Amino acid sequence: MADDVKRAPERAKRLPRAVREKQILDAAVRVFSLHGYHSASMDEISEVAGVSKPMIYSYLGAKEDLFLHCIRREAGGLLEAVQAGIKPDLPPDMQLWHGLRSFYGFVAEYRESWTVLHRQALTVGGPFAGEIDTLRGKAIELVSALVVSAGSRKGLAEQAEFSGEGLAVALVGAAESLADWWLDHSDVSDGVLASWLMNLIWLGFNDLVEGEVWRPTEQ
Amino acid sequence: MADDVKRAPERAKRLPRAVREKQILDAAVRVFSLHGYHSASMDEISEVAGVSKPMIYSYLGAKEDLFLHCIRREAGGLLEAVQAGIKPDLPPDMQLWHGLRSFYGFVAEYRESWTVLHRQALTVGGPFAGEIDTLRGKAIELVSALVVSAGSRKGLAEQAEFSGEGLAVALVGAAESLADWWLDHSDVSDGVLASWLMNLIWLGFNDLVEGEVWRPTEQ
DNA sequence: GCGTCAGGTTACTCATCGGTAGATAAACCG
DNA sequence: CGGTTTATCTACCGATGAGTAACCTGACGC
Repeated sequence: MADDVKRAPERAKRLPRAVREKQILDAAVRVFSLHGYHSASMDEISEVAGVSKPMIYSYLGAKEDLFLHCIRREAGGLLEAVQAGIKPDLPPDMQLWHGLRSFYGFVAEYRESWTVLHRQALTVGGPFAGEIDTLRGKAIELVSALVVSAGSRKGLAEQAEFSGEGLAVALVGAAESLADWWLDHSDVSDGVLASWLMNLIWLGFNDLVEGEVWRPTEQ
Repeated sequence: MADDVKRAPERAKRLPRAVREKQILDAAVRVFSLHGYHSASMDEISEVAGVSKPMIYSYLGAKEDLFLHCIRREAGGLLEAVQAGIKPDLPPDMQLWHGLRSFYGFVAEYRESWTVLHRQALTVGGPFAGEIDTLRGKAIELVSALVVSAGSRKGLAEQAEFSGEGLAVALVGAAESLADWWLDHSDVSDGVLASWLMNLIWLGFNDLVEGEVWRPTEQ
């Protein structure tokens, strides 16, 4: 080709380390969310990041380290978003409601982050499982505290039919699955999604089929 | 060593194809559940199966095919177990109750099957995702039918606060998460697990904290 | 007895991909 | 301006593991 002559060597402009690290992490999250941990190649990540491979190793370490960095960053973002949405002075149901809305807001805004956290990090055992367990543990803790406080205020103790942790696990799982389902049914709004869950969790089937409805109060 | 003399060459005894296939599938499920799809090596599977590698390729095809065979077999088993437990003449809550018990019964008995189906097959995209979607789709359909029939019998239409499919997704997700959590908290019995979920789903938080309890009727 | 076919194995090929050594060039400082 | 630091690249190595070719062997029919 004629215009190959004197083609610039395409060497990337020199940028401060912090900027490159962000670029690399962004690219990594995207590629990991697309192909999963194992199928994602360092070469592809470097290409997407617009940087050569050794830079990644120099800045963020080996593949495992890189993935860990991704998980930590995204988990931090998610947790922050949810906690920012919760208003501790409101009654339990409204707290849950706001938490759920923040959660689905995050998922909507950062699909790739959510995919990495939920679909990818679970499978690969080892160091990652621990990190994800920590995140989910914090979510469960949050919900559990809510449930237990609501329950014990009424004098309800743990028994065979009721376990704060068990219910929290179930609730978090339901929220996660619905988020996952949402990825393929994006025509539903985040508010509607949260509303379904609140109605299921708060009222239960037997009330729902009687036509009862839970709706957020103006707070 | 002295007793190495005249050591038999350890050639496997000749067995009919069907038997070997089962051995291989069993080994594959175990290894996949242990390390995940990518980290599982065909060599390890062949070793666990007590058979050499080419046999696997000859009987069950390449790695992908092998994994697909595993998923299909285990999914079939799970679905069969759950459907066998459901008694269509009972009221909706009791149907759900029996379905849940069967489900947790299966998970307890075939931990490895469950791990492969839930943790491994999800991550790896491609042909497997479809297979798993089908399974989960059937579960959701089952639950959805239950919910919708219960709802429409009362004249409850789909609306912003209520979606049969949405609730089914949430319920199935809650059940899955609880199953997963159970793997690390095996001191709880399957009945208790199912009971937690029934109480959450059927009564909802607001009734639970008032001290209400759902219990199976004698059927 | 003796072909022949299904069951079974050893030992290899070859692509992919994580990771690195060593060269190069831009900025910064005296 | 040199000299040094830091950002960046090209080009390679080595391990791992999927998949296969070619060979062995016991059982059964005729």
